[in-house]
Amino acid sequence: MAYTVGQVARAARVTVRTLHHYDEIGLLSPSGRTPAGYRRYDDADLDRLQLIRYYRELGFPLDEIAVILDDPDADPAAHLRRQHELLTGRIGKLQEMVAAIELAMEAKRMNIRLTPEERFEVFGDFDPDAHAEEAEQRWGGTDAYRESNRRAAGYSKEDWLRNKAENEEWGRRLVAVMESGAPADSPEAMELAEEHRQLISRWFYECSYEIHTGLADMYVSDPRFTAHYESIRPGMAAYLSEAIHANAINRA
Amino acid sequence: MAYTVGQVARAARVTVRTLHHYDEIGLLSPSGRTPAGYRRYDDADLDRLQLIRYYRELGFPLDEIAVILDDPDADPAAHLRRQHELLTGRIGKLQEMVAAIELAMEAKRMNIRLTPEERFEVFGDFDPDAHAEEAEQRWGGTDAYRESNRRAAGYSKEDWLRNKAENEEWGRRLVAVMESGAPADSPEAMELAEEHRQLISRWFYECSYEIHTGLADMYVSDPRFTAHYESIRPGMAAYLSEAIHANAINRA
DNA sequence: GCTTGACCCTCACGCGGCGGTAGGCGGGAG
DNA sequence: CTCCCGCCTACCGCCGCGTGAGGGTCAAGC
Repeated sequence: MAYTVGQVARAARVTVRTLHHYDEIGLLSPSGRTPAGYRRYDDADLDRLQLIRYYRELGFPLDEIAVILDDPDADPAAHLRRQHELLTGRIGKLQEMVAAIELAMEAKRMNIRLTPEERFEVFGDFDPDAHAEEAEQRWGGTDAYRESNRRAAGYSKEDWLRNKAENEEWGRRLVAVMESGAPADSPEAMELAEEHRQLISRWFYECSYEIHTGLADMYVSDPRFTAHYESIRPGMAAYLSEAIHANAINRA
Repeated sequence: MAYTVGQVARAARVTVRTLHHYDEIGLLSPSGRTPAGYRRYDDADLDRLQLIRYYRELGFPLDEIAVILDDPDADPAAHLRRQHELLTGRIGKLQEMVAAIELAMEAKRMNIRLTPEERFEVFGDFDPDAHAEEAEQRWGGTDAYRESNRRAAGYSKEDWLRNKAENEEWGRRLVAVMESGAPADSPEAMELAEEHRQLISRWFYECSYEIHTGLADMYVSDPRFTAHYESIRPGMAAYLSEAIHANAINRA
């Protein structure tokens, strides 16, 4: 099977110019030409183009792709395996970024201040000892900061106060349920978990059950959030986390 | 809190040059300068940089980011929500690409030929009627193609014949189990599902239980693969699929 | 056979997003 | 006072194409 540039371009969702460019730099030269000088691509060329496209999508520069593809020790199956690994790796990174965004949203919601390093942690590993130095400043729940946060979230002062009041009311009720001795998967506890979810949804961002359970895990795994709930009442972080999980399972 | 370019650059994992560039084009100008002309970034600048970094990671050009960030109707919480959506969208796309790679690997393994369009389907929606025209050619299981496929996979002729023999032997055994009347979640069927998985792992690529169940779904949902198994024995696609699922649950 | 329109060719310039470096000033530790 | 690191501005360069300009080709329809 032979194809023209245009056909290949349409199939592979690239422009003709891109194919010309790949030909110019020798990355993908068509296997032949017609008498008139038209490029003729065959199935093997398409194989190669498919691999090129995937490596490009994964961010490889063209010259590196050329090296990778022309490595005689790598059969095509190896490339597919490799791309599979790279893709799953990228998915993992994006999921970390999602988690980081959710953390940032929750931090805003709870008035927890993050250090500069913490905010960019997701973009790469970094020097661990740069962390501790301004640790005491991290909890800077000063009024000024709360105030700037309020404005940043786009709320009026009254809105913000109402939100705060609703939150505290909810907190008191959760403490009451805890002290009544009801287990975390009791209907009462689950109901308050559900209210917690709706509070977030109403004031900040649409909080699906999936996101909600993600937050629940964060409350017990991340000391910044654990401390927030523990300061309301000891054991609250774990209790709430369990209640949220129970609620999510129950409603799904 | 005020920071120098270097501090900001290290925290955000960008180069100083990048910050200079953002300043030059007015995307992120530090809130002040020292008497000596040193750039001084504050927390609000970091907020903005964090958003910039995320939008960049998502592929937005700098001028668009400027527009998005300077939109007065969007509070920071809205940006976080938006980025959350964009990220989950990207994860979805990458997962489709992973599925496409797995499909390509299975197609190779089974000597199923894909049309040019099918190979690039994952890169975007496209004209659906371009599909049917060379449908009959798709199943071109000619010896020449099998041969090229064998070489492409990097196997010697003997290896390839052994692989083929093992496959056929496995197929006969699965037919026997089916005809014995054993259900798809019987130990015998699950054992053959497990062998199927190990066959793939030994000859082609490390096939986890997760990938394996993905393949199982493909066998019943994708007509190209369904036809392959149905041609061995009617009902085999669904039977194998169920056995694979049962096996995965059982071993997990 | 001739026209028409879609498609192909080869230059060649331009642009976005920085990387890199040159040449020089500032600042704090010893 | 000096040393060295970090900051400044200015400018050139690279990659991966986009976007013409200017011109040949091919298949269909008249």
